[in-house]
Amino acid sequence: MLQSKLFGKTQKFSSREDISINEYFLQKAGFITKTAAGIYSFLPLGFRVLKKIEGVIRKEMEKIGGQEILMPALHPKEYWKKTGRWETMDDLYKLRVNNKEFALGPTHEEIVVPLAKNFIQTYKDLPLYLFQIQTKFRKEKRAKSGLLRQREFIMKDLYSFHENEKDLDVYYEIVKKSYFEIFKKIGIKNYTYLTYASGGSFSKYSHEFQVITKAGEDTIFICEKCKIAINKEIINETFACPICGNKNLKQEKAIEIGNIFKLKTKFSEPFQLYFTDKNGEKKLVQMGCYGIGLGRLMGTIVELFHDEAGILWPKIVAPFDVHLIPIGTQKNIDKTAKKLYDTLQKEKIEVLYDDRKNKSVGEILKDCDLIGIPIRIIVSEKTLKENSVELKERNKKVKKLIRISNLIKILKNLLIL
RNA sequence: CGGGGUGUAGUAUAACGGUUAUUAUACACCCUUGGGGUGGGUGCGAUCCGGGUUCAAUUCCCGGCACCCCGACCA
Repeated sequence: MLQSKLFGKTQKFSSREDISINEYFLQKAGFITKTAAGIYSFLPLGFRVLKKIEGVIRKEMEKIGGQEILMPALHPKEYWKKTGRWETMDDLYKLRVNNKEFALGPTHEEIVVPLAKNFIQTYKDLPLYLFQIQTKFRKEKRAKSGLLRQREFIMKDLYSFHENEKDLDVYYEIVKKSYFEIFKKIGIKNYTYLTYASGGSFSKYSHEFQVITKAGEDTIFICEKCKIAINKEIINETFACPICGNKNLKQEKAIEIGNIFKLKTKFSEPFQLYFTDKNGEKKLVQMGCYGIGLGRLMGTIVELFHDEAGILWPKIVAPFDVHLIPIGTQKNIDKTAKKLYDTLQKEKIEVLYDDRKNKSVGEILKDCDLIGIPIRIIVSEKTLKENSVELKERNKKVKKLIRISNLIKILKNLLIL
């Protein structure tokens, strides 16, 4: 990608308003723009990151048997009446068009259960795992903290259907593991705590995946020994670590980037989702649901990985692998850079080439730090004298001179994930 | 939804009640400069909406709307 053609620009000045870190950097660097409170557009840089995150999640979901589908965002009222949530869920966006009422989907149990009912008749149809990556709407009373609490956001939601609770329990653990695999790949596993939270009336606990950050809005209590946490909402009933009984818990602010929940028959019941078991008996299907908010995850990454100058993207979700920057006026600098640009692309290395003219060196380098692509490569008179380029990783101080002939090999090593 | 704050060019800002509405940056053109927002010139561009007070409102008052922060809420 040529930076001169890139839609969305970095901004030199940013609002003095006391906004969150993720919103500050993502807007300043040209990843997102705000349309209204809690409602954002993703520009090419931001959309690339979102797509990368989506890719990581999709791959893991497929690994645990998930089949991807796409359900509607517009939900006819009758589905929500059936579960009673038309009345009880107060962050439901409701609209009336030509005397027909709809909700904008904040979650999809009301859609996926009747959908599954069309095809589940026998135990042979089970288990079944359906997921989607799709836009959700929630009428948040107070949208805030950039991408951390949005009114419209993209979520991965997985729903599982089982013959019995035991099978649900087993799959629940599989998803739990899978989530940690996702967070490990993205590089935030060490910041993520499996957190015991309210399970509602039908399960002792649900589990949330909480990342410690000041911008977080949940309060959790951490057991350092077990590396788990307890959400404040249940701390009164559970005063100690549910695993080891430790009562010396550390209080932290955290943001929930995912959760997993045993629904059991909460939704199969109102929709009469039955199957016939081996003995010919009719039984309610057991269900689980499992969510990850992609935008929130993106915002959390920025909250975790930034410095004074800008963002430090983990390689796997960075908008590009390499930021290529020519410095100087000599003709062979541009020529070499252009050639490198072509070569890198041929090698399937994603590169943002800063071909902008009339930008001072300082400005170009500031932008580079701000955008936060993991690897910076500079071509200049200095480096060309050595038949080299300068390579610097965003999260490291050292600058290395690399012979152009070795560059691809070295890059490929650096980019192995 | 309660409390607090803020609304001026694309962005960031200035203006004890006195319109020619400041400055920087961005943008367009010209020159200059090229390893950390280079220097200079010319040009373009704004007071959230409605009411009130006043000779006069960006400024004061009321209402609305929007945004930010704190709290409550968050399957």
